[in-house]
Amino acid sequence: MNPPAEALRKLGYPATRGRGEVLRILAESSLPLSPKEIRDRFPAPKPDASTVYRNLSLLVSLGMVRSVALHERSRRYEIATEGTHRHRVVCRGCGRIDSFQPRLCDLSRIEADIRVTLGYDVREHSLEFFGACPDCARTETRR
Amino acid sequence: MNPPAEALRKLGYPATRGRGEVLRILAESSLPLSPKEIRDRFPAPKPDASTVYRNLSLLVSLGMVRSVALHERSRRYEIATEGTHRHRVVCRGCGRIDSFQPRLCDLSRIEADIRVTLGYDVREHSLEFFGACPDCARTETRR
DNA sequence: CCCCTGCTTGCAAAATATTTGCATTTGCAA
DNA sequence: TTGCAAATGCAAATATTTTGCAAGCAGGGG
Repeated sequence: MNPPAEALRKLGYPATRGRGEVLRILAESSLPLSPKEIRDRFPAPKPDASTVYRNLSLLVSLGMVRSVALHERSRRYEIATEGTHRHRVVCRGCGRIDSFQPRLCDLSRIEADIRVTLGYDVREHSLEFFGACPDCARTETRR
Repeated sequence: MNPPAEALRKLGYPATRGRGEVLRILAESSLPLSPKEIRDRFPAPKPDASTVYRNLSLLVSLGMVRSVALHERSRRYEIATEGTHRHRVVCRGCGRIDSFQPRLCDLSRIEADIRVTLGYDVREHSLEFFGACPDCARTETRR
């Protein structure tokens, strides 16, 4: 059977339809999705919003899904495939979101610095860029 | 008179009490604050929440305040003093937030990369770190 | 210094986002 | 197939943010 279901059972959590669909939907999306968007992509019958929230929260705590904060009203979620580390570029004009795998994402020096000066054990970071996408940059009045 | 009031008037916006207090409160805080926390720090009479939201939204659009996304339920805001660029470290255990001025924040290569490959005009970025603060790291069971 | 005009505020209410309790259903291991 | 624990749907509670409208304040002109 499918890997995610196995992984869930191994961790002691039943592999339910809700869980499976959330993982599939996120895996198929190139963009992080909001809980609402995730629910919208469920094949009928759509689950209740609370089910989506409960599953997202479980999957995040199991490390199978990550939440992404893009300064919007609601949070977004993405699949946390092993070894994937993605960053986002958000267009302030039209809201378009692109994600990319950084070629060089060397924040280890900053992390080491934090460890030394503040004493934190840093385990994750999130890095997002904001600006104007090609279309919006063209449309804009020159500054 | 005080600089922020001047700046507001110059931009054509009356320097009201709400605006002044929001700026003062954010300037005096070493941490980004939520709208609720900002309202709580107003001297009596406290303004309505909607006033706080409206002022934050104006000040953000004028570039005098920045919003900070820390994967929480509500957004946080910080003063956007010229030349200040801060990053955050958030403790997953107790929620403690520290901010620091990065010694080396050279993301210009990544930004150049984005410009070339995706065509975006990148204007801002936000970078946050997550982990365990000294206290929580000590308390935690060894992994 | 006072008056006008427009922008801002308070208040109430709506819209949106997220969480929770409880009865019922489902997953899955024996 | 059966039973138990955990998940789901549903309804309602919370939390967050936005909006409409009438009344009040800021600040320029007289």
